[in-house]
Amino acid sequence: MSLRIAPSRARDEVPSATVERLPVYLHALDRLRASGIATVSSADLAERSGVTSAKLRKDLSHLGSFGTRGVGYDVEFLHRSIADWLGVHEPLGVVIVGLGNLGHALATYRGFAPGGFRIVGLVDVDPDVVGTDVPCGEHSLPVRPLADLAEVAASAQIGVIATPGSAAQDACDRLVAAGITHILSFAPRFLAVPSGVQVRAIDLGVELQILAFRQRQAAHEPGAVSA
Amino acid sequence: MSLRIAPSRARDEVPSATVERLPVYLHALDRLRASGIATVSSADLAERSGVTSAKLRKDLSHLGSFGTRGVGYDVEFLHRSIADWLGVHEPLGVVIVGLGNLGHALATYRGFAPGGFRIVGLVDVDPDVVGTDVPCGEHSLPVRPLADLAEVAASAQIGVIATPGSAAQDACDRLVAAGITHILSFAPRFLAVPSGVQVRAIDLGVELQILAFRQRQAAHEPGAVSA
DNA sequence: TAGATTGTTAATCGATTAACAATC
DNA sequence: TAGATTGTTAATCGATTAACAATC
Repeated sequence: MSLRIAPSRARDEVPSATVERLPVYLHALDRLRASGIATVSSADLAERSGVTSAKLRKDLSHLGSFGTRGVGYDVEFLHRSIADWLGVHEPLGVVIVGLGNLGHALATYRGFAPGGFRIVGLVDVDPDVVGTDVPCGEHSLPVRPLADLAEVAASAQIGVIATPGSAAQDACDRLVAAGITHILSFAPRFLAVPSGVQVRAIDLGVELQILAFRQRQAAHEPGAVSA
Repeated sequence: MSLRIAPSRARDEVPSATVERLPVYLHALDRLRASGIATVSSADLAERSGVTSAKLRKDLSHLGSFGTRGVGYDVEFLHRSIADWLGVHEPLGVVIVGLGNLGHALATYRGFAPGGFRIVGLVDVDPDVVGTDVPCGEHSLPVRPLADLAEVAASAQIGVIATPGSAAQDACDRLVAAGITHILSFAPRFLAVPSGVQVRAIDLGVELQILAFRQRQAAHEPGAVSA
């Protein structure tokens, strides 16, 4: 088991639902590794990831074959295999637009470096914020004015929008103009972008509303469990 | 058109994929209403929501029939219909655990009130933070110590975890012990909960990693578009 | 060998899409 | 009536699940 070669498979063939779960498995493997656990079964890893073991095995089967029947998965090997497949090896540059509370939370978010990211720029419109230094993991970066966005974005591959909703579309347009094609948005608003640009939007209000619906539904159901 | 009655349908029958998109439509309708636009077609509303018109019409068809053939949807009526169906009328109480940057961002998030929420409590472990007042929309709330969580949670139906990952499971356990059954978690870690409790987890690192994969994939593709 | 667990198969389930009849 | 747009149908597509043969 000392010399194992991970079978490669075209990334295009892997279902997107599987791709979206791989980072979750990777994270769970991170923690197993930190605990010094060397081997894990699909049932155990699945439970730690919040999925069923069948789904986990099916997901992994799209990338290749990483386990040993009757034994399970070597934590180190599986971790490296998924990390390699995702391409975590060389970090992508991230620029954050908007440094209010949310932007600060994102900038100081631990766990970006292990995920294959490097924050390379911080931008805001507020003159009171521009110029201040924000700690980003090990290093620290100055907040630069919005006018410098194009310059800052030159060394970034991913843009993060953490502005108020009213400023989000403008921030988005500027990122796109600067050549950024992949954007993570926390603005409570749908962003219009040209084709070829991908936006992944997380709306806190929407997330809460989905949860709230389920809460109300559960509360009105006959077999509702009360504390 | 002055007296229209929305046909009701059992909430259980509606696909979960549809339920997750309804808040997005509601939000788009909010903005249309604010713009003074009275009527909208499925094609227009779909574009403003980032979906196809076929999907939008199919989604709405699960709730009932709200439009007029040849004309479109009455913005006011459709908004009210969806809001009623989701049950936005009487607000749910929200308690936020952890008031670092992320917790503050959530507490000051505008757009909770229109979504049918009322923040009823803020809790943190840090003695420096406990006792300070945090503005939540129109009112303002004091941060209370973790020991008071059970008391604070008594008037809440939803819990939000915005603590560091290391404290998340403990926060979760305490919320569950206090009778909270629906939790929104921003901790980078899978939370174990008893059955009957629902956790909706948003992991910033995971979201970024999914986006990063797509960026790397697009960059390596032959027909990649470069700015 | 006996027990355990993977990787894969085949069936089921749910979501999306395109097309169009109904109807304003 | 002619043009526009909904609500619904049926076909397609993708994801999940259960079961088990392969194999350590």
